[in-house]
Amino acid sequence: MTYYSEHAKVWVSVDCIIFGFDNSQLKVLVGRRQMDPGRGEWSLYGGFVAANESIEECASRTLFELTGLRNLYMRQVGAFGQVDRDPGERVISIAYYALIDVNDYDKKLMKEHNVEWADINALPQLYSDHNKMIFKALKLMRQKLRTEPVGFRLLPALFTLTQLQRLYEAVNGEELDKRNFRKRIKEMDFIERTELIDKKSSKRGAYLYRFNRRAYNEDPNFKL
Amino acid sequence: MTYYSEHAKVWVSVDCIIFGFDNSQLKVLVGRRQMDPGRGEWSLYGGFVAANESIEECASRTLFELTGLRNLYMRQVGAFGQVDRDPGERVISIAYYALIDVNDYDKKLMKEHNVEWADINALPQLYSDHNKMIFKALKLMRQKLRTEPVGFRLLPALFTLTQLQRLYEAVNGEELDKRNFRKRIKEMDFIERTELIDKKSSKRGAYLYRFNRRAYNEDPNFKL
DNA sequence: GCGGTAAGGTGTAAAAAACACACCTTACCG
DNA sequence: CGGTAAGGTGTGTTTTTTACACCTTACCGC
Repeated sequence: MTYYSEHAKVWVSVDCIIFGFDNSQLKVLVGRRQMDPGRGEWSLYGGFVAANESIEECASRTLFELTGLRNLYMRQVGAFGQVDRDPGERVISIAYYALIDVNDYDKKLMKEHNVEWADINALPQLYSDHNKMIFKALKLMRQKLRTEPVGFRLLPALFTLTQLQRLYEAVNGEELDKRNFRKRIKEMDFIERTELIDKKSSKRGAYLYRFNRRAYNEDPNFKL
Repeated sequence: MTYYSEHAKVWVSVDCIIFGFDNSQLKVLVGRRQMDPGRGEWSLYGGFVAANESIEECASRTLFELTGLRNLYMRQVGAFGQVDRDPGERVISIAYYALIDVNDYDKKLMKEHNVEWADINALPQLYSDHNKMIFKALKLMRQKLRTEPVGFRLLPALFTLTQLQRLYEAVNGEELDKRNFRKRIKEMDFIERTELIDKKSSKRGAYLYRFNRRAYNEDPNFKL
């Protein structure tokens, strides 16, 4: 054996902050913990890193288990490593956030895993340091949404400009001017207007837009 | 035993990206690895997380071991967890970056630990995924220096405006206009001119400036 | 069938921020 | 005492950001 063996090993887990957008509000998926310690407390969904998987793989796997979805947009938030953060044993946890379209998420699966959408502005107190994780994830996600076109991952493939504006308002916690917002959208050719009209949210109907990834890659300048 | 025991434990280490600024260039502290596997390869300085210490404590301790300095400015870069990232065993590593004033760092200690300053633009190939860690650290550090007054941690307590400008140029990899730069400095009252003159870098001599943390806290608007 | 209503859609002017740019000063050195 | 190398200073232009109001459309209920 080499010098490794002089050192302690610890459990490493992954916790997922899953953001969704519904009813003009930014949401996070939380559930009641089904095991001890902390059974019954509100908690993020997570899992342990196995010996033969990378932490990214563990995060993807955990997200798939929970949502049935693959290839979600996912980014690391960071490692949380206070000695006593987990009331049971010493566990270091790596947090990841993911963006999903709430419509992609099967309500049956939600029930099965006993999770629900919590408004980001009215979070309950969560198990361990999970509130801290969410705050850090939110900070990073905000920054990402300002500089990269990933907010679309929170919306259906076809969306109205009002939906997009409400999304950015919810994420940044401030109202935006409609005309200025739309002016900026017009400058980004990769946000394409389709000929389709959405009639759900208004009597008049609103054009549906679509994010064109190929066009974005050719001229990737996004700023909102 | 609880449900923890069904899962694998792994080694967790910390790797430190220590930034310094010297001779108008941004540097990183690297050394030759003194143990197997990878003995002799260029590497970041790191250490294993002990059972009774948090990952932050581990990072502080490791930084202190190497530099003899405490209370360095330090931020987490993230967790690196590919299964085969370490050629010996499965080790998950948390990277931290730190900012130090190169003058604070005792040359004797540097020799003892067999480390040296490498120019950020001419890094050798490093052990494992250490190059990736440095790139990510640099990205985060750049962002931090733009929005928070932490660049001073790379300079002596008293510095000239030219030094400060060279620092920002090195970090962002582009030249700045002297007059525009100084205009912005003047708007930040917490960057105070002292009556002291530095004569080392020019015949004429330049005023020495100082960062006033208290003044900053009263009116914290920094932008460079 | 028509007035009310609720969301969709559109342009311009003022203010602020960012950028480009050139010359004089100082003190050491040879 | 002229050369040199770094220090120091303001103004005008361009770009970006912000503020702001009215008409349209189609459904609904009377």
